[in-house]
Amino acid sequence: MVVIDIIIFTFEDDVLKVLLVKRKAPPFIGKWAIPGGFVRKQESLMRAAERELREETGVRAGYLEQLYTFGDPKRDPRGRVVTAAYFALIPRGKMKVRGASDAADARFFPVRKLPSLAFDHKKIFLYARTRLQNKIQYTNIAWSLLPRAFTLGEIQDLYETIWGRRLDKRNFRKKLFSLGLLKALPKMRRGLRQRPARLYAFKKKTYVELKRFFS
Amino acid sequence: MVVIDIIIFTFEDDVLKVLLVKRKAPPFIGKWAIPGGFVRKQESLMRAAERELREETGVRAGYLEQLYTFGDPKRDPRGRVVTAAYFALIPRGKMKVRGASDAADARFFPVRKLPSLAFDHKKIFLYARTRLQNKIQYTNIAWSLLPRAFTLGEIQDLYETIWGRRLDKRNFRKKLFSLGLLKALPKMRRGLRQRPARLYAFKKKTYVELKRFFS
DNA sequence: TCAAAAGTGTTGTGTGTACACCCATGT
DNA sequence: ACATGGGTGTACACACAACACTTTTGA
Repeated sequence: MVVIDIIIFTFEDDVLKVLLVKRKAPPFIGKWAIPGGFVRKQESLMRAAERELREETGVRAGYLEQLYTFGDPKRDPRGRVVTAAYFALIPRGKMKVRGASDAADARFFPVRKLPSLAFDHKKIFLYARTRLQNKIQYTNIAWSLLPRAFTLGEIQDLYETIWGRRLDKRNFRKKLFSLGLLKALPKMRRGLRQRPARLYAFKKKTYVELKRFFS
Repeated sequence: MVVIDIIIFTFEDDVLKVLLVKRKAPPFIGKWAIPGGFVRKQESLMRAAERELREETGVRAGYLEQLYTFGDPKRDPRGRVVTAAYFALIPRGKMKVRGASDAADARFFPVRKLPSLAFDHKKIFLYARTRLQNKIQYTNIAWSLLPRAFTLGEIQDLYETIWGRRLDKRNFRKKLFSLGLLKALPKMRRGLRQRPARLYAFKKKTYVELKRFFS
């Protein structure tokens, strides 16, 4: 039997979060799990992942890619269930999380404060987090985690959070501008008790692969 | 239904080659295809790939990783067959290719001279080739394609073949030595009508991930 | 003696990295 | 006034890229 699971990341309150659903059907009833479901006949794996993402969050895309396929014969107590895991990136605020049919509840958890997970979902989550950490080094996918307009401080926070280390502000901005993918907006973020920050947006929301992004 | 397919690469006669089997069962009888087979009960996907690799080539490992899972509902005329594709790298000369149970014949084809392939195997092959091209940029997996002892000319030929462009001999060697992974052997490759070349081997056959390997 | 690949250093350029101070706002 | 992040430029180190000639062998 083939199912899909989606690890859905978002970036909110300066932390990386992942969507979990509480299982209301056996096995692992009451445990938190990565959202997923069956693949319908006449539906490709990617379509199934897109559908599941829409059902769970109400959003269309952001970024979605196949992560890895887990097929250990003992990963599901009911018998062999092969899962094609996908991972998705969603900008904050866009989605309206709702529990899907087989979930009593659904919410985002900071990746540093995850509850214990059903099945081998801990392993799947760790695989996804590693992929995200690696991939932001040579692509711009992390930008799918940002809202339309953002400050340079926000994007730097995002990178620092995912990498888990501090970056030099001047070097970060220099590199960012040198890529030529940002446009400055004629607006500032005001209302905080500090100097207003310039807002930026992406020229196009295209996926770019780079030799080396930030190291 | 879940099956696995393995794209097995080797490097021989200065070209990159891939193993294909001729189908002797329907569908696509008589057509060349990427070797693969069913996953047994109580066998993980990776174990199934290892078994299949052994059955097809007689060798144990070299390098083996999961590539991508293809699940288009129309990819197999018999109905939905999801295939977890793996890709493997094998040093030349080690393997004794033999046709497996569902293949009338099996042999290596240069990647530039492939016949037409069954199913969506062309797409799978292209995906594998791209992965190989990308991955040799930041890992040392290509070294699984080389025999125990090799000359610097051979390893450079390998990189030039996979990338499809020429590299500067001095810069290539400088970078290679700077990694500190090679040891010079007290032997030379003789018998060719040219100056003998020093033979080298890897200090250990470990997988190394680098920030940037060759650009 | 000739063809063929082996072997070997230096220099310029670009990119990454380290580093410190003033600015504009809200409270 | 002060706390908070916003915003800005220079100097050094290092890695990559370009480049040409001599050596050793087999035929």
